[in-house]
Amino acid sequence: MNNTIKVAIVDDHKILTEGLKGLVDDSELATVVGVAHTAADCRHSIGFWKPDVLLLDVGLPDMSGIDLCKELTTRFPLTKVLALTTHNEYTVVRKMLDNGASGYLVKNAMAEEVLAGIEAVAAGKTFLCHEIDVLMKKPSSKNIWLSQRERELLKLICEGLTNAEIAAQIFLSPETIKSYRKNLLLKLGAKNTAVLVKMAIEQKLI
Amino acid sequence: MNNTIKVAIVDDHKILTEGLKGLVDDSELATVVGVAHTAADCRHSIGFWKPDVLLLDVGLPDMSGIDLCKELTTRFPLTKVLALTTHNEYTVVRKMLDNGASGYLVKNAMAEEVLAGIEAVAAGKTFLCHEIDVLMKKPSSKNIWLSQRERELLKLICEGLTNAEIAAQIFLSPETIKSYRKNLLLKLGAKNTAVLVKMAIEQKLI
DNA sequence: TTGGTATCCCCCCTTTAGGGGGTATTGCGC
DNA sequence: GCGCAATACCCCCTAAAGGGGGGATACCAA
Repeated sequence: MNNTIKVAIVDDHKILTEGLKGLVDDSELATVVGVAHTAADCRHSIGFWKPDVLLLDVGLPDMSGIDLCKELTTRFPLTKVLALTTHNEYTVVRKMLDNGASGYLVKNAMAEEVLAGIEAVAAGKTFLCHEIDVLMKKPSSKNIWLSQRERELLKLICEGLTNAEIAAQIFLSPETIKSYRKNLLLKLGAKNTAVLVKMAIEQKLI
Repeated sequence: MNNTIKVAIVDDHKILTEGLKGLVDDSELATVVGVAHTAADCRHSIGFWKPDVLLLDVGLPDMSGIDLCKELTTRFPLTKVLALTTHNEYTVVRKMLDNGASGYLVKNAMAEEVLAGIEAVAAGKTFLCHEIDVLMKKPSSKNIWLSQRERELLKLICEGLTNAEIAAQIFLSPETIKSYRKNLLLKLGAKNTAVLVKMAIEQKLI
């Protein structure tokens, strides 16, 4: 039957891929045509698998799932990517969708949601599991969207560089760095650098 | 047969529990007598399950797996806890073992390691999967061990409180807070507060 | 054209943090 | 008894961050 959806799974959590594989194969809906535990494995094999749907973990060991997603959806536009993740950070979801993912599941989603997601993205729709859907509609998290430069500075601040050091590194005036820093505190509503770093890491803004 | 080991699983990742359950049940070694997705569920049911081995996720939604581990190993000393986690942070492993866990697995462990772990802890041994074993033997991470007070201060620093504010809150002299802060920077080898906060979060020192 | 946003730069000033010293008590283990 | 770690406290000084202003360019969209 050509009727079943071909699914490939990319996730470094081997137990989870076992579970997923069983879940998918036991359904009437789809069959698993391949499993990879690293981005490199996925790159090598996806051409042979030619899956309709790729279940892709965001937190791969060898490269960012976000970047891999972009690459794969460009190279294989017929394959729909359904992203999988443990955490539910607004910016991560946003980036995955911007990079061509068709859907998003958190790993503690129910089995039915996984199958529903596979079916939906295979049909060309976008699919967000309930938890992510709620997250994306929450206005509070939406406003945190930093420009390229701001993210760059935030990263350097998190690494503990002082204004002078940052200025030297990216060839800008220390006064400019000060301005950016003040702006970041304002934008994120952070009281000081400590909170700024905390927010940057916890909300994965860098 | 009384020969098979009774296993219970506590993890909020439903797909993973499915995978684990399949894995365990398919083996000759053990059978799954119960699955819970929250600490509350586990508390209610574990008395009925009476498992020999409890596969316990550290990152539960409703309470810390670390605290739950302590509680369960006290209440049910015959049940051996085999901890499961996504990340491999030295301090988390340390705390789990201190709180009575008999073994520790990372979630991307291979299936064989899971079964080996179950068998080992059921036999009263301690078991660390390869990755964790390596981690615990690495001398670099060992030295980071903070006192109660230091952790308390670190937490407040991460929340963005100034020395004066911290002093007011825990009724100490601002000068004392300064000393502790300097000491934390020294101990963790952090250049400034930004790095301190980053390390505290990434290494789950708080 | 006007408004918005991203980029970059400068002044003032105060508060906080960081680097360097130091002291003292308590309680634990050897 | 001695060493040692944890706790709590103090002074001096400099470096860095934070709070308040201000301004400039450029580009894009309404």
